[in-house]
Amino acid sequence: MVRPTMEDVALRAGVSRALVSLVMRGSPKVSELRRSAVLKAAEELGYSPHAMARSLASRTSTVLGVMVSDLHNAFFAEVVDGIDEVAREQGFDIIINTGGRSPARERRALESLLSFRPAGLVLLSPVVPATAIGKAAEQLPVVLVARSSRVSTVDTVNDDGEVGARLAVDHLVSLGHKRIAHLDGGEGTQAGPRRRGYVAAMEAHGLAPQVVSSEYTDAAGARAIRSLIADDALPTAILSCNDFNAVGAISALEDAGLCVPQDVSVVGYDNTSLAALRHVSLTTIDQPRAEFGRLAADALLQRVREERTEPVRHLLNPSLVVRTTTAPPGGPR
Amino acid sequence: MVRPTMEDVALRAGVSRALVSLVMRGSPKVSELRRSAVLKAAEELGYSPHAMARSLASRTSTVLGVMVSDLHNAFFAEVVDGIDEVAREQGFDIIINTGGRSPARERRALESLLSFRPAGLVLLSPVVPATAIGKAAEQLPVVLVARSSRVSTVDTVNDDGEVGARLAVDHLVSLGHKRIAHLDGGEGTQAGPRRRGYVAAMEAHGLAPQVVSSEYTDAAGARAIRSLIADDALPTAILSCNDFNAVGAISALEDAGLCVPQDVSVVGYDNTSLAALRHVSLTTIDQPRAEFGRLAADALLQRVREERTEPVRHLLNPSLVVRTTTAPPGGPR
DNA sequence: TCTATTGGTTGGAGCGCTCCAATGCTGTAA
DNA sequence: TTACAGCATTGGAGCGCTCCAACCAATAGA
Repeated sequence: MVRPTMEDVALRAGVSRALVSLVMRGSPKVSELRRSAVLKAAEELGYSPHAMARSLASRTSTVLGVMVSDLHNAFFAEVVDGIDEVAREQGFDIIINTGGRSPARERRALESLLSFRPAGLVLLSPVVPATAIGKAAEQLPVVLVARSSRVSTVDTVNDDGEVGARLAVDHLVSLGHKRIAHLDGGEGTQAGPRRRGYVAAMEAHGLAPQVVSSEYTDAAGARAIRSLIADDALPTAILSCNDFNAVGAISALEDAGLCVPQDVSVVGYDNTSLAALRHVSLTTIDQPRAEFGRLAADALLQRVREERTEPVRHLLNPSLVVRTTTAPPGGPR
Repeated sequence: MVRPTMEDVALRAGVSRALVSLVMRGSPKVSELRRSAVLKAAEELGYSPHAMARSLASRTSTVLGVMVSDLHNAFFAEVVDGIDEVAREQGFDIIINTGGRSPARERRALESLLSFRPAGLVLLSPVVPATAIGKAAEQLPVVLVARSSRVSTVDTVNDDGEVGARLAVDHLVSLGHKRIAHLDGGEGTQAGPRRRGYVAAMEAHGLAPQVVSSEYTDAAGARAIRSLIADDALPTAILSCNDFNAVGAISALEDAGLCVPQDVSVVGYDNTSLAALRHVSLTTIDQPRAEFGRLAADALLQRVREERTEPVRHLLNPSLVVRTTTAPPGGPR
């Protein structure tokens, strides 16, 4: 249970501790003879460098901290993939922590991450107050994903929800729909831009917006549909605030004896793995998630290397994924 | 960008560095006067202890490393919740890393985690070879979740897949089914026990097992159903190897004009969030995921505190969750 | 009065490493 | 031969912290 140290390797290889350090860092100024002796000794002892001692001594770190607000959401997993890819390319490791969507837990996760003195921090859709983010940003470079900020030391990567909503509306309009309702995400992240994009797109087409208050869950989507039916206000097409909501909406429509897409078309948002299931096959708006991660890592590493001090604000374009829940109104031709 | 050290706090509070250290660790042998002075100074400077320096000096760690084989799978998120809960209770933090189901990436993630010298390691369904796990276990306590091991220094936490499969078969038999097929998980984790449990339960009921080769995806589930239909070998009930497979199976059945559960009953496995969607409402087998995490953390912390040297092998009982994809054979009564 | 005892406080050593100035050792030019 | 590069190699200081023995009142006991 006790790991060998550099000293042990040096002793075994018959060289100094400093020489072992050079070999471990791949320095070119070591003779081939010593290098192989050191590597052999390290191998035999099962030695690997102590990252903490290293970063303590060098006052640098090759670790990026990633705070995932919700591990349950596969959205973040793909962003992490993107971060990981870029980080690894550039010789950095990542450590992840999660806040479980609770500000208190998230704050603690942040503290924990900071206590490792990583080179930088990526916060995925954090729910902590902006002041906490600002404080962290005083200590190290910080990038926010799926959350905006006006702090000049913080970079951000977001999708353009207005564009996404417009894509969906344009698609439905091109199919011939005129009555298109939006099941709104309420207080949820990014619900605002999506709603604004929907309203703007409707008005641009000369159509009357119909915003129905809802939430990011399948139960809420179903509830919204039931209330629309009860009010006799069901449109020919629905733009849900996200995929879960859309699936709930579809099931409520089917419960009411309506067919999707023949009677009502439904569009989701996020293109989660759920949407791709053949059983669901949801037309939806895709966000370039891995790209989010890559851009976030790139931005962070630029700051880490002090190549840039001006903030960047990435706003990525989502895209439309047409599956089988949308069709022209009035049944199949 | 430069964080204050203990020295800075000591200077500002007019005490020694050692005294600050005592305060930071909540030692009782500090006068109230000094304690408040130190805390005030720390607050003013925005000081928080450097976890790495601390663990280096104390040769202990309050960090548990968690390797998640696949961040995309919400199964692990719930296990992590359980780990996090117990760890936090006992004053430990967790850092997560992911291997993305690739042995090479996972190995690297393991290395990275080890380089922080955590107090212990939880591996969630790792795909690295057993030797790599054994090597890690020489350096620190290791607990395996959703993977078994015979190494005596490694604790394991698993669900009893045989019991789960039997629960499903018993449920279907009690509904009156006699022809029940199992869509097999092939090489997938835990596919073996599930298959064995299915076969044993069928034989216990005096029924003929029908194992159909498949995989843990919805496409595979659909394929398996189509081949059963093509062979005119469709049973009255299906036990899928997991929920994804079950959803694929359902959609293929519906495509073929069959109704679930009137014509064919379907049972999944895992009780993912997918199964709970009203649109899916899948009868399935639930694993106590958070309990996995809690037990894993408990076992690990026992080893960390050297309270135990004998391995523990937790085998948890899954439970049946009846939703709407199962019914007596031959349509509704 | 003097010595123990106790509780609070401190300086110094050291955790495993990096960094740097200094050292030794070639080989080459004068 | 001496001088001087040029290069590989080394010891020591120090990163921010913990731990420990030592220390210093202040009080208690004899």
